[in-house]
Order: sequence, then C-alpha cells, then structure tokens
Amino acid sequence: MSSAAEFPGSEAEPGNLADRPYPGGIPDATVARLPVYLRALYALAERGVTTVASDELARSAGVNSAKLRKDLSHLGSYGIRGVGYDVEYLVYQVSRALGLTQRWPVVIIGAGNLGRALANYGGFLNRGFRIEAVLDSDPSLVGRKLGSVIVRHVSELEALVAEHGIAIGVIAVPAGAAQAMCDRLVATGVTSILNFAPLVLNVPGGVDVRKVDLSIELQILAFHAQRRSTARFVQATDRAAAEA
Amino acid sequence: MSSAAEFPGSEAEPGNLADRPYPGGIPDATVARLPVYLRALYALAERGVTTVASDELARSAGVNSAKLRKDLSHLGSYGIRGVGYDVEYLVYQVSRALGLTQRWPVVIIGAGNLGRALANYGGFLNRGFRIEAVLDSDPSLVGRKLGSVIVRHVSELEALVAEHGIAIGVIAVPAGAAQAMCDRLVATGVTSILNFAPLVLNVPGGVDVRKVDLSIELQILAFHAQRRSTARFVQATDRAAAEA
DNA sequence: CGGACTTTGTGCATTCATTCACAATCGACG
DNA sequence: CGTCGATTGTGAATGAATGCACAAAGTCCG
Repeated sequence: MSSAAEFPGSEAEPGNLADRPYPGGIPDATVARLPVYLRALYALAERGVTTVASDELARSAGVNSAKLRKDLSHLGSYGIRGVGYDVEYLVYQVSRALGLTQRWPVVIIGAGNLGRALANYGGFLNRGFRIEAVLDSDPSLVGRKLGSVIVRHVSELEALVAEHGIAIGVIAVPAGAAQAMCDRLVATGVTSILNFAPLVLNVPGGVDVRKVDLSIELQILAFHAQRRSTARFVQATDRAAAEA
Repeated sequence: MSSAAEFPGSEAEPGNLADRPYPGGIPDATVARLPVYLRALYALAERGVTTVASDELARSAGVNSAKLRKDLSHLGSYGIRGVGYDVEYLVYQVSRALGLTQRWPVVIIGAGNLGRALANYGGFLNRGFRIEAVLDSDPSLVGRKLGSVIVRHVSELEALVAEHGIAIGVIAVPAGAAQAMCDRLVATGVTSILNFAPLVLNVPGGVDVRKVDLSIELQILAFHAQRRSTARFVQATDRAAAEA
C-alpha cells in the first residue's frame, strides 16, 4: 500500500492532475462499475480487511473476477501478484479515477420526498460531494432544515450557483418543472446535471445529463417476471402436448 | 440480474420458448429502453398526437432513430412504411412486451423519504403496478397514510405477501437492514426485487434483483466533469509547451 | 393508375464489452 | 536461493450493441 509514490504531487491541487492519468481513457462500462467497487472497498475497510483478492472483491461487488481485474487495469497496475490489492490504496486510486478526491459542490433543486432523501443520503454523498444548497419553489418549505443545509427559495438559484461555484445540479422536481430548471442551470453555466424527473431533458452540447429513474428498473423487473411466468406456461403446455 | 438456469428445458433449447411472444427473445439493451419509449409515447398521446415517425419518437426519447426502429422490430412489425407508428397501438404493444398489461402487486419496504417518494410517484407506477402495502419498522410511522395505502408494521410482511400475492418487493430501507428484508422476501417466495439500498444483495439463483442507486450516477457525473477539466488543463499546458 | 415521396425494417460492417485461459510475477518457506 | 502455490494483468476469442445505408413497402396526388 503506502501512498501514491508513483503519482507525486497529483492529489493536492485539482489543476495538478497533469500527467495524463489514464492513457487510452476508461471505457464507459468500467466507469459505471467503479462506484460499485468503491462501495465494496469501503465496506471491506470498515470490516478491518486490509488486503483483498480480485476474487473476493468481485464477489462482494457482484461481478465476475476477470472483469474486475480488467476494469482495475484501466486505472493502472495496483495489485500485487500472489497477494491481491491493498484496500486502502485501491480506495484512493478508484476515488481519484472517479474524480472524488475533490469535493464537488452540488445544488439539489426540489425539497420533496426525493430531494429530502438525497439530502439525507449522507454516507456516500459526503465522500466526493458537498450539498451546498437545497431549493424549492414552495414557500412553506423554505427555511426548513434538511440534513445540514437550509432550504432556500428557487429564485436564488443563479446567485447560489455563482456564489458556491456549483458544478453539479440535481433535479428532483416534478416532470412539469424539470426542463425549466434544467434551462436555468445550463444558463448559469452548470454542465453536469443529474435528473430524477421522469422525462428526457433537452440540453445544448457540452452539457452532461444523466438520469435516475425510479420506475424504469421496476418495469424491467416486470418484463423478466412475465418472461418467467410465460416460460412456465410454455413448458407446461409443451409437456401437455408431449403427453397427448 | 440473475435469472438464468431456473427453468431447465425452456432456456436450453431455442425451439422451446422460441416462437411466441418474441422470437429469440428481446435483447437486454432493448428492454432497458422500452420504458423510455413508453414514456415518450404517453407524452405524445397526451398532446393529442396519434401517429409518430421513428425520427420524432427517437428524438423525444433521446436516442438514434435506427436504434429505435431496431428495438421496436424485436417486438414485431407494428409500423406503417411511409407513415410511422400509431401512438395508441404502440403504447399497447410496448406495454404488452414489458408485461404491463397486467398490474403487478408490489410491496414497498421502508416508509422513509425514499419509500414515500415512491408511494407518491403516482403516474408511472399506476400503470402496470399496484402498491399493495408500505411497511416500516418504526411504530410511529405505522398507521400513517401514504398515497393510497396505510403504512403497516414490517412484521406483517409475510402475511401481506401471501394475502395479496405480491410478486415484486421494493427495498427502501437503510443499508444495514436491507439484506435481512431481502432474505425475508425471498423466503416468502418473492422472486423480483428492486433494491434502493446502497449495497449488493445476496440472493439464491432464480431471484431477479435490480438496483437503483442514487449516488452512482452522481459519481459518474463527477468522472466526466473531472475529465472535462483535465482536458482543458492538458490542452492549456500543451499549448504553452508548444510556444516554449 | 403511375410515379414521387416518405418511412419502415434489416443486412452488414464496425465498435464496444465480456469472458477465457495462461504467462508473468509475487510472497513464503524450507 | 530455489521451488511452490497464489494471484494478477492481459492477449485472444467470443458475443452484444450500434449505426449506416438502402431495398421494400406504404401513402398521396395528379
């Protein structure tokens, strides 16, 4: 383990990430899994584990171990053959790859149930993110305390973005208000947006929008559930047909 | 997702499941996009649009039109050349493919902010799903009304699953309680689980678990945001180096 | 009825992702 | 110091997904 000897002076200042960290870039599929690995690593660290083999880490992340190793190999060569990976060091390296060695200032728009759930999400948001403000258009919510911040009125959006140098906006408002909020975020210069509203946002090029949809996964579950019961049915009829 | 190997004979031979309903099955990537199309179609229908071309539908779903057409072609041939797709009919066909022509009985475990957000999600959950119960372990929440159901104590889980024939369980409890709730769901025979807790659930084969993670997408955003700023920096240093 | 125009559905080439399988490399131990 | 068992990192094989480009198939209009 023992510190980042191979990347001297790269962590302190954000601007100092000069040495192109990841030569050919990291595949999207890998990036999408890194947070899962990171979480599994934190869990291991909390259990006092200091070293882990790809096999075990893969199991706790729910992936195949070859995939895990290939994913990690895109970040560099941080394992020790015959031993495994140093948990603490790997936490650092994965965090660095994801850009979580700095804390990104975030604004959450919408203090409904979802906004509140996020503001209280604690654990993971606190590593790598700082919720600078939670906004809502409902005056009766303004002034209420959520997590560690106080709900402000949505009219303050532009001022707060400028004041805190907000880099990431989270949209947790009803679908009807989402596009307008998105437009305002973009107009103020925010280029990373996380959308919880159930619609596709329209943004100019250069803006990165990702979405989290509470119902899509449920619908995918329904698909598989249906497939299973259909399979049972087909199997039964086939058996019946075979007996006839 | 872990749903292979459970119904031997149906998956093994292509000829078995093969014909009805969807020859050769629908690719996972397509299934994941169907809910997005469905939503776009509902939005069009509400605006009074009766017919839509792949180009326009693709735009409102945020995908490439060739991909949209190929996706839809897996469900059947429901378009009219020279015209487009009938919105209402396509809504039906996509719903059918996803298994949303029936309403799946769902139980939500956890009546915190997230559970509440789900119970009030209304719109989409009402098409294809029926929330039969919301459970919590906190006695002070029991009896409260959420959406259209009353919060019950989590000790009633098994009885409610049996009574309502629950097919899908949603886990919206803190990470520490999630695995235990999952085990209880599985023990009662629930084979479709949607997990909002930030950990990887352990389930026996034949159980389909999907997860929605509020923080993973945020971490992916951070990655891209970092990449952008690093790119700017590298670009600047390269220019400076070229001048020297 | 025929030709111009529109849009679907899909074969094909290409890119991206997964998985296998094993040589290279490490720590441990006698 | 050499051998042994363990584990990584990665070439190569396979499989999945994407996007292009166009023939097939429809509408519409004169």
